[in-house]
Amino acid sequence: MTSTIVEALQSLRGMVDLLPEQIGLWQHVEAVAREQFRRAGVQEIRTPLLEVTELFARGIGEATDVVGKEMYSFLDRGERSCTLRPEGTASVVRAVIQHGLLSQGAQRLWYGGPMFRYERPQKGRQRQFHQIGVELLGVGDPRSDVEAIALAWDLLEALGLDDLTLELNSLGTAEDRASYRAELVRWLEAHLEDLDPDSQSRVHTNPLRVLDSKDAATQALLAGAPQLGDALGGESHQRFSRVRQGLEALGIPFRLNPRLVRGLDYYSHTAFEITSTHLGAQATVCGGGRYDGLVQQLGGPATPAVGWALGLERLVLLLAQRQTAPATPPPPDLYVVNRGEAAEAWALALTRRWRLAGLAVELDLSGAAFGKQFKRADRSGALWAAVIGESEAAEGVVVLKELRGEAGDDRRLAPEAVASALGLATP
RNA sequence: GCGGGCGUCGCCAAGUGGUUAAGGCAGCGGCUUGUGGCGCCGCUAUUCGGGGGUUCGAAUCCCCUCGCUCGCCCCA
Repeated sequence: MTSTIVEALQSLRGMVDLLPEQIGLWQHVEAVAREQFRRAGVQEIRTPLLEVTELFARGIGEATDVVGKEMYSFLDRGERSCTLRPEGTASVVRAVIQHGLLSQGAQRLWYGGPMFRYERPQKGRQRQFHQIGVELLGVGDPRSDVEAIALAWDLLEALGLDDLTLELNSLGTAEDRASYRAELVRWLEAHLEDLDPDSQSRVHTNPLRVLDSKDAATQALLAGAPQLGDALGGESHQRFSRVRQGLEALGIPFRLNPRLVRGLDYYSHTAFEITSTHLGAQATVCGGGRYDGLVQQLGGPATPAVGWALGLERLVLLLAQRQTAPATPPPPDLYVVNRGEAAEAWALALTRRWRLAGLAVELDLSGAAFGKQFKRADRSGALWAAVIGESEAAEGVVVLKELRGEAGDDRRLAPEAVASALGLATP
């Protein structure tokens, strides 16, 4: 035993441990998602956590906050600029291009895992966080927008979340957006003095965001501003209405939000967010949309695509609030109480044998008095205890004891008979 | 990056300048070296996130720092 004279180390800020008691909920979410994707013919892809910085700069956009000030970037030993992925789409698209997957037709992919963004942590926002995302590449039909949204909606519903809101908007084509942006900037510049300071600073950095201002006076003023919807070309308009019709046909409720703007540059046409009112400031559980230009922008063939990503921390937060999932790990089938030199050695061997036979077995390694071991056996939640003491070891038998209910009759059994005895007793 | 709140044992928590830092839960040990779920007894913070300062004296006051948290921003 050494006394603790050194200071204990802590995890980095915004980096969170997931402890055994919470992991059940995560595994539940993952299992439900996997099943949904299996049914939908969406296949898993795993890409590296680390990518060349340029991938994100080019894919997400130099000017975005994510790229501009939130990335974990560093030079590796070969002086290459590397970045811990802040999102999944760019990596998936890179992998798809790199391996020529699109030459084999449309790709239906999902991914999951940690993402990294250097932000100030708060509720529902960490520096390492986890996403599950879907990317449908190679299909431009508005039905694919609808299918992608349905996939997200149904997954959340399968998890028991029914009071979420789907917000929908169309950003049009890149050209639609560029001309609207120019028009909006002109208008904002003309009204610059009347805007709140926050919005003023955004006029040139992120003008579309001004539309989302929380300042009441700015909002009132904005009533007279040009609308993104009016700037959409005829084709974009038609596309958007087909997406809306598709959602209506599926009975998926949505709310049009003309101010919904995605923060990553690659989005076009359909943009959506699924939000909750129970998450505080970070209300978005799932966000996504169409990104028809990205594949080409990253050096691949012109390819239409839609996708979304879902924030697992926020999702788990919601599930925990509703106590939807129990999440406690299952108890062992059998708890092995053992004491005495020969008995302890034999108990270890038997434990291994029973595990190979398919039982979940917990072996008491304390060497403590039988009374203590029985207390632990009870607390383990096991239905049965196998008792192995000196006399059992000598005779080559174990005592099988029922832990639940009244003191049942203990049975002395050969070790080989234990698995089937439990099998019979456990329906 | 900017604001507000908070930080006493693994968890919950009393204590707000006076010297042994309550209590509960959990854990460990004993009553009981071989039979449990109960009970009883005992142990578990030389120390109050960390560092510095003020003071005869600090968990309690001041400064710095780290972390958590809520909001802004941003996003999932």
